[in-house]
Amino acid sequence: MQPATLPAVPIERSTRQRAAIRDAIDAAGRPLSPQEVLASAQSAVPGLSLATVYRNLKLLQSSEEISVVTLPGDSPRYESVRHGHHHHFQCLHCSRVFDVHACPGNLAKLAPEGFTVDHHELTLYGRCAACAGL
Amino acid sequence: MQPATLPAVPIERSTRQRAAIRDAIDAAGRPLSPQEVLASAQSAVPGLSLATVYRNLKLLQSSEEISVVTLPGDSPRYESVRHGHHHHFQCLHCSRVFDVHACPGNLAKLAPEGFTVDHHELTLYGRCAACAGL
DNA sequence: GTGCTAATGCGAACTCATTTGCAATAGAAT
DNA sequence: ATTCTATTGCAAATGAGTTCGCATTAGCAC
Repeated sequence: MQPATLPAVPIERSTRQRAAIRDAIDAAGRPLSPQEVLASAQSAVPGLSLATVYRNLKLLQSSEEISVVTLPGDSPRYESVRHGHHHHFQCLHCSRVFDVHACPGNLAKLAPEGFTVDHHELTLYGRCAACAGL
Repeated sequence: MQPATLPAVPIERSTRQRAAIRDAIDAAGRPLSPQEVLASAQSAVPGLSLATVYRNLKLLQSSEEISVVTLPGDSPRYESVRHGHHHHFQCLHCSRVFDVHACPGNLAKLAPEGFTVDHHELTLYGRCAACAGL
């Protein structure tokens, strides 16, 4: 489901905005929505606009620095590519998404006869540590 | 993630349209998008409109006959509630979604410390039997 | 059959995330 | 410093999915 057509275009210039967006995502440790990226990066670049966030999210994908995470029923989030294969946990209370660096593995056998499994996505739902008592 | 606010309103009348929509979903054996429901139910009720499909999808959810399935990056699909706990497989070629009546189970232990797991969603991606050779 | 009103079909309207046009700004090579 | 143009901010535009207004149709109780 990864777009195979993005032609790894090199980024031309380095700007304060782009640095702030990249830093926000690198520092997060969890996938951020465009809005979350905006909010986070605006502490470094107050005038930052959402359009610029979107433009850079696209560029950073092209240069393979970040990847898209789509959870069921939610709009895309973005995270640093260097996280490798992992899954996600969404808090039912605060809606934030966290990385889960564990995997049940060996899921190919769950598919029906004649089906071949290429990859999988797993999302856990519950309470994050911060929202456990709320 | 189920909307807790839908007030299980009873359905007042039975109409050809509603029957066709219900039948389409019951017969499918896999989650259908509103468009797929429309297409399928239109063979029974040619004049059926998409607005009516949406209205009935909402009603049938309220009366707990169908449930929503949201796969990552896709708009909602609908299936009969009587399927019980299961997961889904989406074909990378035809994009159709199939039920997977198997579950790795015991996923609570995958979550980080201090997190509690309420439920989970698993989606497998690959080739369905029909698209295996294409 | 009559009456009441839920349900329908149609098209317009809405929502929300994302994209784009454009003039102004600012990297970076000279 | 100058020049070239990638990048930005803003606001308007887009697009897909879904909802709504309203006149008409059709269940169903009587």
